[in-house]
Amino acid sequence: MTIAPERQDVEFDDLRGAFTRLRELGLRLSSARRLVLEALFETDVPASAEELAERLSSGGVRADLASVYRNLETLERAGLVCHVHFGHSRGLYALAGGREREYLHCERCGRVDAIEPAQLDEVRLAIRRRFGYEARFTHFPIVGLCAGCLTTPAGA
Amino acid sequence: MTIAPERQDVEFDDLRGAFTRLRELGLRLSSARRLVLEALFETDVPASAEELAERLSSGGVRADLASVYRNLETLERAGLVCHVHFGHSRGLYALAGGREREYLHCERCGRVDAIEPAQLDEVRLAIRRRFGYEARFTHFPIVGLCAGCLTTPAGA
DNA sequence: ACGCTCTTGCGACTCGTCCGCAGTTGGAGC
DNA sequence: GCTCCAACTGCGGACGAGTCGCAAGAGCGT
Repeated sequence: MTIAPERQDVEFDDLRGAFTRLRELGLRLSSARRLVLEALFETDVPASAEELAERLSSGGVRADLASVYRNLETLERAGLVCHVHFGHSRGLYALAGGREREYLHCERCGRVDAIEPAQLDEVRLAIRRRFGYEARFTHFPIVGLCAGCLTTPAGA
Repeated sequence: MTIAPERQDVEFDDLRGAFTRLRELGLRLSSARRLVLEALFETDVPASAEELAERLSSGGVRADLASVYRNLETLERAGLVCHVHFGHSRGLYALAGGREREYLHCERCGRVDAIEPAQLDEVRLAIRRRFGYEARFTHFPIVGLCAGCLTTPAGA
């Protein structure tokens, strides 16, 4: 299976830039869409579709979960949003573009570290040289044991 | 969310070793269980629970999908089996122990490379030094673009 | 061969996500 | 500022992967 094959890389730094990008693609700025984007600009922590739907509802806009999913998919195709999977849990959504991060995930304690992509270039290079792959850890994080868990006895 | 926190590392090189391991844990060697293990020993390619169930059924053993899942979970806890996720598709199961592999996955063309863990030690070390994580790419592979896709124009 | 306990089949269920449809709305063009 | 149509929405229902509860079945130690 291939993933998000038509995702586009886009630069944008604020809400207005994102709106402009939508216009360029002939997409509309519905209030639900705008609120999803605003919600994502307001947080640093990736959010689930359900959380976003709730945030809209509590903001007075009726927000159907299916529509939120549709909007997130549209925004992702437009290169404004991306999603990440931590373990077996549901997908979480965050801004793309300059706000994009890559992730490390501890599969023992659940800790997540969000990394600026440049910080991972050394790792990326090592993978590239040896295997020819250009790795990205935005969609699926690097999984393993964090420093804390490595020094904690296994049974704890 | 944490994943498989109680998985155990075990060495075994053949069916008999696996059976012994089961006994040690007070688990029974039902025919379904044996056939799942045999099926996994026969292939190098990770298989889905459904494929395994079909393989059992076509071998004359009635195999309920729920039981196959239960067996795979049991075998995984016993350290004999592990599963891996490629993109958004269902989990695929393979042998653990000495047969365990780590994976690279191209999210454009779907290519999968199975790697002997030692081959990834350089990458693992780079991650360890910089971020303190001991990474494992058995459960979630390294995701990116393979060499072929890197040299192919994006629209293709 | 007995019997305890692990295991199985079955059916129903959860959870995350997506689809089809009919009604609504954004915004380009006048 | 009105019109109009495509883009969007809510709703209900579907979907696939995986899990659970229960009653019946089958390993295996004795």
